[in-house]
Amino acid sequence: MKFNKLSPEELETAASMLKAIAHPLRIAILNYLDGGKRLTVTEIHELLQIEQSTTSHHLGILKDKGVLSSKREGKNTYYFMKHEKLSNIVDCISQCACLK
Amino acid sequence: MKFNKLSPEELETAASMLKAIAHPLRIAILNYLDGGKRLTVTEIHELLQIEQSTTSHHLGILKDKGVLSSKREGKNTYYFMKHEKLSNIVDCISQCACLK
DNA sequence: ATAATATATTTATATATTTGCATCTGTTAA
DNA sequence: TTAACAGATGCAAATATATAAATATATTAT
Repeated sequence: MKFNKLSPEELETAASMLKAIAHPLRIAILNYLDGGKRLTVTEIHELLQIEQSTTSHHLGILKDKGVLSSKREGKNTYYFMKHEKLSNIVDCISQCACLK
Repeated sequence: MKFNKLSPEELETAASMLKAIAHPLRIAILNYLDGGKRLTVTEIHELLQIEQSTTSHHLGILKDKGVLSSKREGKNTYYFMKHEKLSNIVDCISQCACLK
């Protein structure tokens, strides 16, 4: 199945999902969440050594654009990939980036 | 092979390639160039019904970030995908966009 | 109820992107 | 050499994005 004829709306959706991913910190976040892993905001903020508010902001973007889902459990909120498929994009672009 | 530990430079490279792709018109362009197709600036500008300068600008971004290559032949300049692999990203994101 | 912890939101500033117009360069044909 | 065509580039205005500090909300423990 090919997707040569995306509607303008679908192009917008595709672009907005990709744009959500297309940021160094957000790619790093997705790398950590690869393989179905679940991490809290604090864990990610500590792993990446970035501000808590910045972390939350980036996670919010990824969730808003349909890349991540989240689930609150007590005081923590766990984030994880919404579609297994999307790891493809991260893997593919990571390979391309390494080849450079 | 996994890519969990991209260096900051590799993350930047990956992000900048993805950012290059992450635009509705540029995804539309990539859809037209899928499967190794080659198109001129004018052909793309007519297919998408956008300004010549806008077309050239977007093609320049895709080329600059390593997504497309170009080859001049007489008066025309043909653009085409630099890595077959990258169609994956477009296909994958297109599928995800359609699912919405 | 209050304090402590985890996360989200608001706000402001800085920076980057998009677009079209006008212009410039390179190539071919007359 | 000049005209016509194809493409690229410089510029400016509008819009979008990134970051961090401060603040707000939600949950749990005391």
